Amino acid sequence: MPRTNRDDVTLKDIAEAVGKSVAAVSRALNNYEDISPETREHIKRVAREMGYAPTDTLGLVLPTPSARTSDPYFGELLASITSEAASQGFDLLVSTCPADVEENRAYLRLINSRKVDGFIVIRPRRRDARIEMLREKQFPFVVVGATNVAGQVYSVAVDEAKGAQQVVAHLVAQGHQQIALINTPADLMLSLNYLAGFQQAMQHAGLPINTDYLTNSDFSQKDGYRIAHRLLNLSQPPTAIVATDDLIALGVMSAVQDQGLEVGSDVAVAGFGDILLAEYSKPPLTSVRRSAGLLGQKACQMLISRLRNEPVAQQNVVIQPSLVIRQSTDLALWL
Amino acid sequence: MPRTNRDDVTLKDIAEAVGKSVAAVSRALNNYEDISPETREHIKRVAREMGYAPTDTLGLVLPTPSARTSDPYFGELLASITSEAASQGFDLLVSTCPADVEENRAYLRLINSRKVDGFIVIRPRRRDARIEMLREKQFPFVVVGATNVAGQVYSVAVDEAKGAQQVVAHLVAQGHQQIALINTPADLMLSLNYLAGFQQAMQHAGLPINTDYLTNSDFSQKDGYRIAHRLLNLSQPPTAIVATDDLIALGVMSAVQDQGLEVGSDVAVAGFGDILLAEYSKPPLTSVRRSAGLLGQKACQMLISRLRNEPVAQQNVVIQPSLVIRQSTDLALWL
DNA sequence: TGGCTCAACTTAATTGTTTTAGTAACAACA
DNA sequence: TGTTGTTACTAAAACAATTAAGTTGAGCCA
Repeated sequence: MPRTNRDDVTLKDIAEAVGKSVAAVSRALNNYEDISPETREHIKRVAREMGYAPTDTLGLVLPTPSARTSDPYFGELLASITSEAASQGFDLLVSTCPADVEENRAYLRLINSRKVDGFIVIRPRRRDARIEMLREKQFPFVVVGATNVAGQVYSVAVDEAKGAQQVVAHLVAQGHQQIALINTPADLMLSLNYLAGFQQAMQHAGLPINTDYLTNSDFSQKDGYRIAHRLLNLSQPPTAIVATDDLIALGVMSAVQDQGLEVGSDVAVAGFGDILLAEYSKPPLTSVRRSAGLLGQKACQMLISRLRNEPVAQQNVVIQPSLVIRQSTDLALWL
Repeated sequence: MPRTNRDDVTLKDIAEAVGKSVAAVSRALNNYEDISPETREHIKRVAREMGYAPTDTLGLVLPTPSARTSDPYFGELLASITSEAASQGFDLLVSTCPADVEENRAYLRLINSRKVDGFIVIRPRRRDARIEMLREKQFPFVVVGATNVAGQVYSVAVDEAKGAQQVVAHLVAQGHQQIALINTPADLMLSLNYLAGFQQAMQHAGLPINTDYLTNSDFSQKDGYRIAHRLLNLSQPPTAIVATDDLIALGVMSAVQDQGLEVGSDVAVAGFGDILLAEYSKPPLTSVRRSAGLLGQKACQMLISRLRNEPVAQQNVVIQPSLVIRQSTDLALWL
């Protein structure tokens, strides 16, 4: 027996069931153009019902080091994707690859070896080689995060710019005027979107943007700590520091405290993501709730629908973020 | 081209390379008995060198709901396994399945469909059907966690009993005599081992064990909260509560605080795992460091060695835990 | 009406893998 | 010495899937 995938359903069996030739079945399942759409769908449906080589593995390639599962965001994303996938009979194949020229090869390997039937692409970038390649190959995928090619891809994203606006508006309402931004790496769509929202909100509040206050960091407490130190040692340090990730914000809080300042009163700090730690940190961290679990679940559902050739109601789902205000920006909460 | 996995190395090529027939190669690679062990290993080695149908996917089935990736322990475990696997050219396939009769079917499905070449089995149980089945099938696997069939399986574990002893010894040194244990579900080896260490340490300290103080909880803050409430409302409440998981301990701390008591002075609380949150909680939580990352990495290395038929130095690796003392059990740390 | 095109297949060849049915070589035993 | 059995393979058949080449019938146009 060659490597048939399962309990002995062959193309021949399907061919007999649908009354077509083995070749037609093969070509239908491989999406050849010379099989009529109706026949193709019919064959696929019968094949699925008969349990033939089910398309049943989703792929996820974590771009390291920016994305690590030790990052709570990815933990949650993975958790929700895996459990949603499992509940629909799909498995999840996870790999990691540095975000460089090798990356597309990692995707191609999974495609060509047929280990994966569709991808969930995370943390989209400005000119995203992964997305370009998958689109060109017409390989099914769904992006988690806003892209600049919406309309051409399927995606589930939180409105990151809106989140930034909410944070800034809140800080302005608290009386802050010197607001610094520690953004995530500049090539990420997340960073671009957040920056756009930040700038818009600052402008809306009539505040100038000090370019010394615009920086980038990677997703770690360590780097947040380092950069916050720099910001606090400026001749005119900011009174509020906004970070595009909660881990960065935790580092910022440490830096503020290590300078002998108090978070919340001396310097306000806000993050993004609302990881569990945000609630437990000292002081609790104001953050934008992004519900990674919901993002993962929706993206997974969308991808599975696509793989089953079911209609997808909305090609670009946008989830509204909500600002969770805690003591790191609001002293009034200290009772 | 039938579904060959990769760049066109066929049985024929291997057969020519080793000077045997195609059939012999096929049979050797499928572990038939009628190929001499030397030939079989030789063929396998050559096949691997030629890049033939590489065994290259590890499997991990999360037993829900006890194990969720949203649990930081599993996030870290997954992170380390994925990255170690990727660095050695392996992928990781993740699925979830409730820990019941269906579970073995989930494993068998992955085996029979050849999606997975070896398993990492986590959170072993007292009579573990998964382990029994995989042993019987002689399918390669490595267990993360101590088993009661060591010597018969490969495993990487932290010495959980030792961890419990360290916690109890510390609490006793702090003057505690009424120590309660909120253990994880009773059928887990983790729970058995922790309980054994707990009892041993109590006995060693000459303390009686109040059976009212021995309870079980699942891995959640919620359940820890509920059970801690019950403990604190006993006619003679404990002065220290030990939990076998940090998430449980976080719930315990909330319960203590909600009763108007202070964690650390009125009631000491200790956890297990030393997740990142332990450091950030209010007060910081005393916990046993288990370094999930190291466990995952070692387990992954061991499994890959086995798949490559390399010798494995040690069949049952035991990592020593270390107690991290923080304010939740030690007031002296409040400066 | 005849010829052309094109969609939607089928037939048959090809390829990779597995399986069945051997068989050579050697040892053990009567 | 001849029979029997076992080990370690091979040759060839069977089988699954893909692919190339061909066929069929409907529609169209002069």
